[in-house]
Amino acid sequence: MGYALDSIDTKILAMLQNNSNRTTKSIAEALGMTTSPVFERIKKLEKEGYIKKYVAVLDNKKIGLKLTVFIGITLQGHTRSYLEKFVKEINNFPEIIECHRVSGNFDYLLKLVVEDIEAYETFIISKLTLLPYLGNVQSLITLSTGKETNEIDLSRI
Amino acid sequence: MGYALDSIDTKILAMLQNNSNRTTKSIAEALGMTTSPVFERIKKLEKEGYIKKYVAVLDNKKIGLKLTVFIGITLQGHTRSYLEKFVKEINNFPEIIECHRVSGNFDYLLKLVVEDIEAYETFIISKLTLLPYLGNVQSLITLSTGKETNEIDLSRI
DNA sequence: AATGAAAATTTAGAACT
DNA sequence: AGTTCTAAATTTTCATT
Repeated sequence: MGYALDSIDTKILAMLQNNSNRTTKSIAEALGMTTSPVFERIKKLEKEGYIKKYVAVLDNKKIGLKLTVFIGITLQGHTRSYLEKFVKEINNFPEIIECHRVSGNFDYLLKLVVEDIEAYETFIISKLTLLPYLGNVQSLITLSTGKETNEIDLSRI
Repeated sequence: MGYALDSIDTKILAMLQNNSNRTTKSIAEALGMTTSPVFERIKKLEKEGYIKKYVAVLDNKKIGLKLTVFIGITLQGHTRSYLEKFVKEINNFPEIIECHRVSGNFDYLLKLVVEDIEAYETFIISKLTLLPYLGNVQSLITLSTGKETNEIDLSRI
């Protein structure tokens, strides 16, 4: 990998993962360091790809996208070219925010975010079911969400 | 709601969702505005809760967490107090990054991120299966991920 | 609500230990 | 790797329109 994380790097990642607008100065103070080395470490973590990007997390419900649905899918064909095509098609649907190839009772697990149950129905009918080789499709409609984060507990690494 | 988004707000959200380190100045230029009103709009979007937080997105694999697993769970009891207790327990497990109550073939869908298949096995045996009233547990192990984002296509709102 | 300018703060980098 | 110091850039506030 060319670069191993030490405990300072890990602490910096933990802080930025929780609040990326925190200033380098504030992070440095929390670590008992000056800003320059902290700044350089952050740049290194970005350059090496430990930090992929910085994003604003929006409140989907406030924006009008009130429904999250997970969809388990099995395909009838499993040729490599078809799987690739399937993933490509799925990527073009703006409703889909995650697409995982999985082992278990499905081939793929999708996560999508839409306005409401009607928009979900429209997606299924006018987009998803038009894909060829589709086998079983099983939807899990989110009723409520107890936890939903991207933040990894770094104390365990 | 007290505050309706106009097209400028939506564009600002779209930009910050993609890169929250983009400067107010750069956003203002893209919109043909000066920094002040853009700055004030961003503060308003934060205050009103449209923007929940700003985070660094890490590369889980590089950090050593190479496995993502989805777990569908049914419970044997469904009293309100038990459901609440279940969610509370689940929230204490650092491996779990998402916990959704769903309708369909499961009661809950969990998403967890762990080091490897061994850590997953350990989680199941020494944490998950110790919870009472657990019914069916079905794991979907991620083989590869075609798409995984938090970014919502705002052109449709 | 937006403009333009000033003040406060942060970033980014050079020189040095 | 870290510290200190400094210049440049950005953020933030505010008087004005």
